[in-house]
Amino acid sequence: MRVAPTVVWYRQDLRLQDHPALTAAAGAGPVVPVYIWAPQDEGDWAPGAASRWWLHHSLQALGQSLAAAGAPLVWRVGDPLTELRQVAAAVGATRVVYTRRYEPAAREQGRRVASGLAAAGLSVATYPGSLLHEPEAVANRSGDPYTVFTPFWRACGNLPVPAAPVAAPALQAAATAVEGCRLEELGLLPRVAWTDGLARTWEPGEAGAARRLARLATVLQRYDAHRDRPDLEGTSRLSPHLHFGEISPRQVYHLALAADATPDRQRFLAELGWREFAYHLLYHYPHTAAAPLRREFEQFPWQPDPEALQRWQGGQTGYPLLDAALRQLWQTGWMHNRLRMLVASFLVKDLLQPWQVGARWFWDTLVDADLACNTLGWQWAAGCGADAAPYFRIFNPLLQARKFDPAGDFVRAFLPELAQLGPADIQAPWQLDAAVLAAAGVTLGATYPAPLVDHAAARARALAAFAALPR
DNA sequence: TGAAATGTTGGGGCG
DNA sequence: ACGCCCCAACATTTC
Repeated sequence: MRVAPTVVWYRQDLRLQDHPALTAAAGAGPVVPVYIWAPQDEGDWAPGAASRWWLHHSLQALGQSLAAAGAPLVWRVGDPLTELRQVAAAVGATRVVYTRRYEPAAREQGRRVASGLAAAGLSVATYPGSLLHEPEAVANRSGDPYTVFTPFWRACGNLPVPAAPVAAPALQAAATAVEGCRLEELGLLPRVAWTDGLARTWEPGEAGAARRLARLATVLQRYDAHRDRPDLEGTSRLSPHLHFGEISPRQVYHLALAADATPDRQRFLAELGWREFAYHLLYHYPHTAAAPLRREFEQFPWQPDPEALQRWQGGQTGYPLLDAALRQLWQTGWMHNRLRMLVASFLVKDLLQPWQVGARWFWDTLVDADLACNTLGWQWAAGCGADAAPYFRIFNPLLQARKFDPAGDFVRAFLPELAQLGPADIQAPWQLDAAVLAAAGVTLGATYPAPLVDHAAARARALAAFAALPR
């Protein structure tokens, strides 16, 4: 007797290796992998333009891998419950499996789909795979979620070590093929071709993720020294691959564990910990994607200023390191994490713009846009989140620039209009003599802007605004 | 995963 | 030789 196939509903787990749901399905018989484009289910957080570009190429890669493995991927657009029921009926499947997601809208989607499938007489099983630890698995002594990173990560260390990753399973196709659509019909690619910079920088898909992962041992050797240096390739750059599930955190974790037990390794593992912490927080405090965790910040006297926001978005603040960072984001869909902290601090504190508008800009422009990580990052920068930077921690863009881009190489790479300035000059063109500027072909206010705000004055203004908050 | 203001210390120039 | 001052370097506190 022929075994009925299992439908594998792909979501943010676009891989074959270390995929518990796929492995379980393949162990039981034929599999029918399905991806359904359903932005209407993402609440206010449908994937932004850069994420959609990535998703298109990642789905293309996944489709090729699954086809080569013998179980072609079916792409569809619509309501996941409707599509899954239809696919299951068409292939004679009685079972649907998928990897859990943890964002509020995704959990709601999962609940709705699972109960709808069950009501239709299908069996449903969900699997982990996108986190090292399930958000419910970590709680403090009184059973509450953690709101401070260090004890959270220590508690994770007391849990069983995440299991070693498993290889891609052998796949068997269903006897009956089922209709899908063409990838292009998902409409993920922009109409205007602006994605060249993304394509030059990234290789979406599981193979590209594996190539990045292969660099990890090298990165770890100098992680402590280079991780904060945007002018060096000091970080793993795995974030978009992790976001789309092209690799699992278990794979990264176990590969890092295979390296020497150094402070560098511990520091890198803690970065995985911050990702876990972000999911833990969004899971337990689902309102925080839109509203501050610390409610007193709802009264904060932001001063919305569309023009200032636009200059920040366009990388025209007049602070070279910030502008280089914002243009790196626009051109490559990614920004170094230290620079994310700096531009966020500047937008929220120097410019007094609400953190939500910065979070939204990142959401649209980052290829690694991840609701949990983005929310944590912005609330941290604004001082209104869990374990956040205290309100008085205001980065000085010039000091940070001298410290972390000492030769100005990063600025030079993204601000061609300042490229002729030397290491001592390039971070602060507003301080230079006219002759030095002229020699480098720079005209402040014309070829490059004067500072949008004076940092010292802006800092004082921010401190005053925060001090006036009722606490 | 800050920066600035303020305080302390100690070497060295100088009368 | 000694006290005085300056100030860099470092530490502490304050925002």
